[in-house]
Amino acid sequence: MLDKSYNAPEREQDIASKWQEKNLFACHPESNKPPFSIVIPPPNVTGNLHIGHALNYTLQDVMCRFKRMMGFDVLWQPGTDHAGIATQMVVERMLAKEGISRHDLGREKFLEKVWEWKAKSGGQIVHQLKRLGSSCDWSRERFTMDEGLSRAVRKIFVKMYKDGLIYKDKRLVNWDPKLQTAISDLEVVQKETVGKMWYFKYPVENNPSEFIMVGTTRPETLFGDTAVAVSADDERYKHLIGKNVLIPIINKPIPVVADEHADPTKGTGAVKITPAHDFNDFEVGKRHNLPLVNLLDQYARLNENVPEKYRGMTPLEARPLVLEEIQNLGLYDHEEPNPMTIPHGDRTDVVIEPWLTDQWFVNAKKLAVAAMDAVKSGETQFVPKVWEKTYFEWMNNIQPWCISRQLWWGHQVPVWYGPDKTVFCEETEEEALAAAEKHYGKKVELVRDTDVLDTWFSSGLWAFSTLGWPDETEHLKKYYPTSLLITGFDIIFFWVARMMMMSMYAMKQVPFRHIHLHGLVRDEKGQKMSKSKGNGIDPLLMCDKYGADALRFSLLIQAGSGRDVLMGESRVESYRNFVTKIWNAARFCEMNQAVFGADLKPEEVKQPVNKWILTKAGQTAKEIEKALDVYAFNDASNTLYHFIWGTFCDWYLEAVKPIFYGNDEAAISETRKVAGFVLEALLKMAHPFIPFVTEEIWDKTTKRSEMLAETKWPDLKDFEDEKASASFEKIIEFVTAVRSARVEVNVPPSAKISVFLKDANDAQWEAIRANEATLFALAKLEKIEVAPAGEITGAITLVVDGMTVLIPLTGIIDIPKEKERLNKEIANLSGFADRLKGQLSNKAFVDKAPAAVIEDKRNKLSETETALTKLQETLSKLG
RNA sequence: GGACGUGUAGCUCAGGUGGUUAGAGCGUUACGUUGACAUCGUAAAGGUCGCAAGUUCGAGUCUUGCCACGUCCA
Repeated sequence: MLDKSYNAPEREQDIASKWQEKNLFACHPESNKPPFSIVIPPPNVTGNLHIGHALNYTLQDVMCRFKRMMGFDVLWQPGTDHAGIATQMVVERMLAKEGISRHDLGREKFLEKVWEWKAKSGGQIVHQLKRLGSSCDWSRERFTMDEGLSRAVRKIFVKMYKDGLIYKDKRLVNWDPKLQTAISDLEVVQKETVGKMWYFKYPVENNPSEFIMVGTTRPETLFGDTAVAVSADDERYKHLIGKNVLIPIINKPIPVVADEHADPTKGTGAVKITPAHDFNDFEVGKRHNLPLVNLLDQYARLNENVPEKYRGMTPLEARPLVLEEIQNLGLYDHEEPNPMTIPHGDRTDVVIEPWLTDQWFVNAKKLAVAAMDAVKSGETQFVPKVWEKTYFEWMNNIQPWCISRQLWWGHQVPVWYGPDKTVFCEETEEEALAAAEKHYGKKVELVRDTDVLDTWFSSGLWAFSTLGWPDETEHLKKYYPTSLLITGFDIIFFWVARMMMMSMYAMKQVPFRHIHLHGLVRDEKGQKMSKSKGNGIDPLLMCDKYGADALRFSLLIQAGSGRDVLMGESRVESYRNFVTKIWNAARFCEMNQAVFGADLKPEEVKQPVNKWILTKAGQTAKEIEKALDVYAFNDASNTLYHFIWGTFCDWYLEAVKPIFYGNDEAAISETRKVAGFVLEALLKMAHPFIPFVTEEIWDKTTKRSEMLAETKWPDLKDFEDEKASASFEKIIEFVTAVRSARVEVNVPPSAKISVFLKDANDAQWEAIRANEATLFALAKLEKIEVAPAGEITGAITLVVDGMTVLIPLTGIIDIPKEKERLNKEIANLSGFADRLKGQLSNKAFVDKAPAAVIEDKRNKLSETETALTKLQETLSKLG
């Protein structure tokens, strides 16, 4: 027997462990079921479950549970990623508390500490995922630093290097001076601020009376200038092109060059060129073969290439002093406020410096070709499709991908250098030594490159490295390419695009067939959640308070077509009520001895209400299937919600009460069977969305060998009876009309009333008699009879399905009020009728509109006119 | 500056291929409930579908322009 109430947070842990014990979510590569596979977007090993994860994993869980019920062999591949920078920062912070830096320990000892940390406190998120009910194949959990996945990284790196797709280059990179590592373009956040533009003069060499005025936002970089650029057809400067100007303070001569980068309409039309400290200037420098003067050290402090007094200062410290010196030289002109963007590290939030170093790059432009083709040909489809544009846009403008990081935690670049710096790129040290021996003709000592790879490099291989690649495993054969990837659009460049490139390169195949991108979770007001605003919602707290089912459903019902999801505690609370509603519905069924696990036959079903609910249930199942086919989680959830609350609880259970409380034994026994049968179908349909409460009810209602999670999705097509269903819909219409009228004329809710029908046909009478008990109970009636001949005084009149329904309320009815009600109704209907008449008398409409539309309008008109006549007749009798 | 998206009830959102008097949830209001459920029921009120033109017999739906907001990229 089900308890009086359901305590979700308390029960959910138990249910989850039962699934675990039965190992229900393991994949079965040996089975002949068709595969359905999803790899989880691996969360950071340092991470904690936030509401965005909760959305992402819930969507995946719905698909996995649904597909399992649809008869697929499902693999939901879980795991975490090693998050190079984040993890290193966590461990460094921990060590800092003991006053130790990683340099005190050295690389090897430091890495031991990281692994220790990982064993002790890493991967919390995996436990939190289970709390949500995620049905991953936990036995296959992977970590990007696992030996197998690391081998995949080395193999790809070597292959790409040998194919010329990975190369080392001295270029400007985004340098994070706090972490002292390069980062990729995508890890840089541009922040808008209003800075200043300073204008000062560069005197022309050998002609101190003439000068060029330039504007700059970074005056302190003038020590690194190697040219001043002007537009080729700028009359102001044309004669100076090819001549030299002198850098203020250091009086170093630099050439004036003509370059399109100088825009004659902006500022003075002349710009200083500092190729080692600005990405645009770097390009200008390349075009004119300018020298590169690096002014910064790895801490982003000014180095030996600036005058002594400035050395060791940060650019911001040096700036006012440089300006002052320029002013003293009489070369300073003026300043202007200047809106600009300043690059910051997404992890560290410090200002990022363009800095000239040796780094490893991937030639992304080449890889992008196949990655784009795969989407163009439809081998991989974005859902919703709009994201394709974003994907193509980025792919078309893709830059070399800087993959090296000056960190210790991560996959160390598989490159060794010989004594003369010859590069040996091999998967293992042994192979590198062998290659070196062959190269030099003798054994030599090699030094390994100290850099590690961008975490996204290994994440890019995730779709196949987790399946065992480079080995040809049975999992790889069965589950690759994966069926679906579900992720947020915010990592489309970081991850999705790179997985596409890596897979097309390594596997010559797409990593996934469909990619569904969902929105962001925001707060109730639609604002982005952030720590500083304090408007975040902790999913685990919600689970503890309202249950994971409630949290899941409140996310799902909003998860439509890439739309953002708004979250507030009150939403979770209201879907907790939904969960409770289901619980109570099940209790009601149980109390009325609903039969569970019965083998119901369509021919056993005689009662109209039972035929109706079975038809509805079947339609609901199909609608949910259709919605999930296109990842319309909101539509699927909405359909389910309305079926359960609106259809099953509000109408069906109320309609069968009089049957249960009556004495028609055949009807009672049939209804017990149907109620149990439909409840079970309902539990199955709801299970992918709210797995806990459904499993609990399933478990408590009967002892069965099968858990709900392993049952089949309901197929009710044999029970569908459109005609019987439509007939019962009329009964619902009847009830609604009477209820509405009762409230309008203030009949007390408990008062039972009689109803007389005029001009009901045989079929209508038959339906009414067959559902009399239901009508009596739901509309609070005591009898329904043929209207007696002659007048009925003091009755209100309704028109339902073409029948005139008279409710005599002598003494109760307020005549003026009833007249008002009738007039309102008549005004409504005649307005509608006029509209229809207008359309039908319009020749253009009748000539051009499709016949079906015209026919439909004619029918509507005739129905409306019938109702009008009846109401008017009543009105006139009221005097 | 470029690209994409959004604008429908107080709030959050549905409204394939144009065809009834535009829907739901929450909220609001009124009434109700000792036999599944106050974690409830019944009913009601509430919208000139951002603005303006156009196409069409017919526009929330298609086209163009404008306005407002959002996101990404520079």
